[in-house]
Amino acid sequence: MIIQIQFESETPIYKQLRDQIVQGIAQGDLKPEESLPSVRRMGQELGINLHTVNKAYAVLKQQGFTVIHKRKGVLINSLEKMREHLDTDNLENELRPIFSEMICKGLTQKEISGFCEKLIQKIQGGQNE
Amino acid sequence: MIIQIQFESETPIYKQLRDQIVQGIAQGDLKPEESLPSVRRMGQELGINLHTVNKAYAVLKQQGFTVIHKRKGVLINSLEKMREHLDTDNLENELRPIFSEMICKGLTQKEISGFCEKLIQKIQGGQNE
Amino acid sequence: MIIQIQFESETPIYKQLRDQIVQGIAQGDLKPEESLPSVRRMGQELGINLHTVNKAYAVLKQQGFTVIHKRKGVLINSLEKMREHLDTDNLENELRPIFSEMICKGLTQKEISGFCEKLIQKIQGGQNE
Amino acid sequence: MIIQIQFESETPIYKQLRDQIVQGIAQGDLKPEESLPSVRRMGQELGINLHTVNKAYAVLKQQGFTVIHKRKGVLINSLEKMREHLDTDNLENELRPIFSEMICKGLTQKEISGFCEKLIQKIQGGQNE
DNA sequence: GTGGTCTAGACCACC
DNA sequence: GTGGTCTAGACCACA
Repeated sequence: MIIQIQFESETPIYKQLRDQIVQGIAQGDLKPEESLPSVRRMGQELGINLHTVNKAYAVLKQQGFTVIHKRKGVLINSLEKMREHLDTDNLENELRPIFSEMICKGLTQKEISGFCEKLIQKIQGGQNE
Repeated sequence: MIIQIQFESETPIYKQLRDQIVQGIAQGDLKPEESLPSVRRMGQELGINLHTVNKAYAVLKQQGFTVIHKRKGVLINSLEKMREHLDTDNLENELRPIFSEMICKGLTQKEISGFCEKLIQKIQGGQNE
Repeated sequence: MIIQIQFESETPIYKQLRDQIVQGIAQGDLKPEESLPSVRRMGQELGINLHTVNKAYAVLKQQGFTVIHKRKGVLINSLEKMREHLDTDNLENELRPIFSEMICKGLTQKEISGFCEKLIQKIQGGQNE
Repeated sequence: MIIQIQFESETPIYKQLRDQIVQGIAQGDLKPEESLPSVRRMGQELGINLHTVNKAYAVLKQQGFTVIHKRKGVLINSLEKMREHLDTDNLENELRPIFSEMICKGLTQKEISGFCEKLIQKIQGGQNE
């Protein structure tokens, strides 16, 4: 699985890393029980500071995507465990301003739904293997 | 139209303000040609600095939601003008990590679609009057 | 000669008014010895404050485009008088940032020259009568 | 590259700074990928507040002249990216009143063209190194 | 150390 | 009274 950091993006690097790992899980590139590279290696490979990797990993853990295993390092969590961390209120708060913007810009409910469905399929279809 | 700032929130105040105004437009609470309170009054009402309001207004203007009218102050833009600022690439980039998270947490495409549609209706249905 | 004020423009109203009168002279719509409407009438016709018209007129006078005639009001100056107010240093300072921007954005000297010539002809060709 | 702020000038400081940086790019003093001093250093060197520098930098970014690189700070953008921000309508609106003034003051099309060409060469010829 | 955010207080141009 | 500009000083997120 390839991770690409855009240093010129507005979104902080740790967030980019976190997002791409989450997307990797959604796509099935990263499966439960699989392990993530150590903060050191990951930092080296991406050319970023290991503190930044650390922060991304901390967020992932805190949001239930990973667990720390003493010997194996950072592991992708089981799907059940992830499910337990579902927080619809938070998701709603994140989606609301985006949908509001789409409505303002003249998209109808149908168009938005279509847009979303296509995007979801693009994510799920991005599965390797 | 009521605006609520959460001072403990992680999201910057100017962003909260911007988001709620955009939502207000989406809901129809704020209609094209209507005017926003002056930076000073808005700041006073919300208990925040006028510069912070200024920044929110600047973002709204730059994103095409408002225009500065020399005599009438800050006005909600026409729907056509807003439409010209539609940037689907950007919206896709904002939605992707959220949908990825939803997929990880076990929601099916159908559930996500349903979730989104309900949310959109909630926004549009929040119209006063 | 028709003057159009854009209340939503960034440029101040008095500057818009001044610019359009200067352009009117350049186009030949306004000829030496002709008189401008009184500040009152001009303000009324354009729907702007008479102080704003006053400011535009003051600038025009100060830059040599007009003279105040006791009985006839504000008159367009003679071409010779205008010529005396030619200030190439100032013009250069106004043009420099614009040309710099054009160069940055990849326009060649030839393209810029062509662009300018076309614009000048457009101004001179806009003559009525 | 030397930047000179005129504190008595009518044009805002942040605009002066922005203009001179754009001119620096046009002259080739500042090349793509090169970095600008931090807002703090630049402010200190020019004897102005860092927020003022910030505003200049924000404008430059918004107009496509620079990008914020997470590790390297503020960088001059690539020429291609700048080109994408070319807005001829706007440039025309900025040039029109200046050319109108030149015409009024008796300059012929040929003289104006010559004036512009000399100025452009002066800008491009101002290259150091 | 960097840019981003927030506050505060002041002056000015414009209307 | 409006927004725009400038200064000053503080805190924080990010790297």
